[in-house]
Amino acid sequence: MTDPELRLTQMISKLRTLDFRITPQRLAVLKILAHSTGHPTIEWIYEEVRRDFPTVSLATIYKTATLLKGLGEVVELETRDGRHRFDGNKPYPHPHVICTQCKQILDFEDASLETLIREVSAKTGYEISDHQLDFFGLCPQCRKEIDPSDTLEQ
Amino acid sequence: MTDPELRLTQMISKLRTLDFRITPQRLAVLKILAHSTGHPTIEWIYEEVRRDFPTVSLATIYKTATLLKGLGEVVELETRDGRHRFDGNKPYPHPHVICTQCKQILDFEDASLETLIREVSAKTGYEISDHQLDFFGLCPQCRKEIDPSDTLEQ
DNA sequence: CTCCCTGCAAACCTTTTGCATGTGA
DNA sequence: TCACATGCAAAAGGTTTGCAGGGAG
Repeated sequence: MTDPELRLTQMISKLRTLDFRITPQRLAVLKILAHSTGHPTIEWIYEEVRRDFPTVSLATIYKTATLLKGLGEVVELETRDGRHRFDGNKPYPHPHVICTQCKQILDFEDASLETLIREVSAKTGYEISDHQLDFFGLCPQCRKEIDPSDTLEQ
Repeated sequence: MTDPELRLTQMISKLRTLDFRITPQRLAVLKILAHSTGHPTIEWIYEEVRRDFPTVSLATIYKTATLLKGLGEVVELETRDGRHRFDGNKPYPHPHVICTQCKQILDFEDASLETLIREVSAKTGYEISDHQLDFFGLCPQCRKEIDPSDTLEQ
């Protein structure tokens, strides 16, 4: 996990540099995205921001998230649950392990991906700029709940 | 590419075995999915089927695709273009290389993924049942169009 | 002859857009 | 001050659902 305060500072600097305004609503969204490792949805961010700004609109959350995504300060993931999720703490592509039951999302480190990207590029002639690697399955918790005899071996 | 006729036979058998009816509309969808390597969208399948069955509805295409997906005879991919795409010719997860410009989708073979899945499983305790690996970038064609001086090197 | 499937339309849900009002720098 | 951001509401766009009528087995 990147230091959330550092990420927040980086995001604010980026906005300032490009002459975007730091409004209270934006700041609230930035804070949430910089701190969260849980890959929040728009709806979740909205609910959080509403605690401090009861009149904030979903549109503002969408616009802010889209802005940050465009600036590369946030990455968007597609998790097959019909809604977009964001990661502002590690704003670069990285593998996820997603529980199909409880929707928990884990980050996963893997060094071999860089090699693979070069291989893809060489074989296809594509200029690869982004990627997405997600694993789907049951987390240990949900495995137990579905089949109590599951020993979690293998 | 798997033999399309073989895939079609396999799909039909699966439906028959489970007592699902083989209607003309379903057969048309099956044929398209068994033959296509282009990862068609629902809309595209719909247009194709409409050639032979002008009154077919989008709902039927959706229902058939959902059915086949549930039976594991088709895989659904998420390609960030806001619509679902299907692969009935290779109905198991495999990497894709996707052009962000023209939306062309290439299949990509990679043997190292099995190893990685076992590693993920061992490290996280998850029981991995599915995965998704997609690379995004510009295809050689679109690179040229955007920057004619692009030599396509590396 | 029976259910299952189809087709139509309406409902759904998330995301996007237009525009008048408000506000950070 | 004033260009840009907000918030509301409406629109958009893909997908799902309910149901009456039709057709596969």
